[in-house]
Amino acid sequence: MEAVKDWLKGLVDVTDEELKAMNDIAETTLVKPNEVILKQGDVADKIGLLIQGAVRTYFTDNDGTEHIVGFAFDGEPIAAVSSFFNRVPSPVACATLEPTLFIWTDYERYNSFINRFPRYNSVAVNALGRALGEGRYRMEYMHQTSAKARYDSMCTLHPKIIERVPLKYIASYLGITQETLSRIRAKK
Amino acid sequence: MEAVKDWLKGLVDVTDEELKAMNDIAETTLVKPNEVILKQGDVADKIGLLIQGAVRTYFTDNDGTEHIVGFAFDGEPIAAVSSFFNRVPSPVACATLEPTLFIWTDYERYNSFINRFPRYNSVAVNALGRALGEGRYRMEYMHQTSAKARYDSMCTLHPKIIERVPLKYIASYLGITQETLSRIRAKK
DNA sequence: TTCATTTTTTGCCTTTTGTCAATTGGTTTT
DNA sequence: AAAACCAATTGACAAAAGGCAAAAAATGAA
Repeated sequence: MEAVKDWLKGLVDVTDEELKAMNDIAETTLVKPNEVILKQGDVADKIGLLIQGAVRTYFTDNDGTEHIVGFAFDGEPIAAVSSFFNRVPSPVACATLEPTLFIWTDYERYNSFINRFPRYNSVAVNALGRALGEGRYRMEYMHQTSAKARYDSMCTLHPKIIERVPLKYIASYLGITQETLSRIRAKK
Repeated sequence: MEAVKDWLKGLVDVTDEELKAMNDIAETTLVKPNEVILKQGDVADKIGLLIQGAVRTYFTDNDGTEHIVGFAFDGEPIAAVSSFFNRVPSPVACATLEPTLFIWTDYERYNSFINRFPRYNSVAVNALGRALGEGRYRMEYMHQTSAKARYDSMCTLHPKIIERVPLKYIASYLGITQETLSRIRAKK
């Protein structure tokens, strides 16, 4: 629950009553590495916070190739937001990279909470806004034409990725091959 | 106002009272082509709907190069959402491509409306979710490795772009040079 | 219409990245 | 310790995309 309080800090002042209500709807789960926690095409029914660990988000194209869309680490919110809030099939899948601890709730309980404390809607708006902002940054370095420039941007913007994610996923995330990434690294 | 009602269709049933309130806070403006309507680094104070016309969203990097992030056309919502909702400087700028008619309101009036009709918060959540979903699609074809594949995806997913946007902007949007795009086109 | 300006196309050559195959390095299992 | 496995690197060559300059086409203004 501490993780949740931390995450809400600055967004909203949480009352004791609200905290208790959150406690009532929340569950924690420890997931093994390399487990799929959301399948592509399913409607996401859970929303939560990654307390500790790492997750990759990806989709599989017509050729069966996986494309990494992003990563999430300790303390970050985790949800296929567009799927969860709009009840549509998720275009992406999520899987753990490490043993990962989540605190989460499901759509029904989330809504019961929101109905009881409607002001938390603005928290959702805020979180979504932030997620969108991050998407922009992603875009920003996908647009840096050379693979090297993209790699460098990633290193400065998201240093955690290099430390904790296997190279093959990073390469996919940057839209280049493993070999190219390896060669970029070699020149350092 | 018709455009607004259309856009809200399916998201929420608008009562007469709500419609009147929207009318009270909304303004329409016709903007000339190639006018900047939001500067990069400014906090977006307006949110609205593009009734007719076309807009490009872009950012300028350290080298002074402009990178197109997206386009918006008739009937689409227009806002630097993360900036508007979270009151932070916008990482992107917006400019018209054609003479463009907007219906819009500002942050203050938007909030007065939300306070009066809190259930519209969920409309915002929905719209943000949708925007995020669209970002995913963008991602999806940015990940298609070859420039040709990216161009083809764009043609199917957003045919409007080819019809109405000058080639140089499309090239930037796809992350390739104008020449490469021209050559891709030639092979048809 | 004609001239001027902007946008798009084309040619030539260079650089970057991809592909495929082989190798190295490290980890785990037996 | 050896075998098996996975991740990361390296080499050689092919393909894709970029850069620059010039030509052609389209657009707009006088």
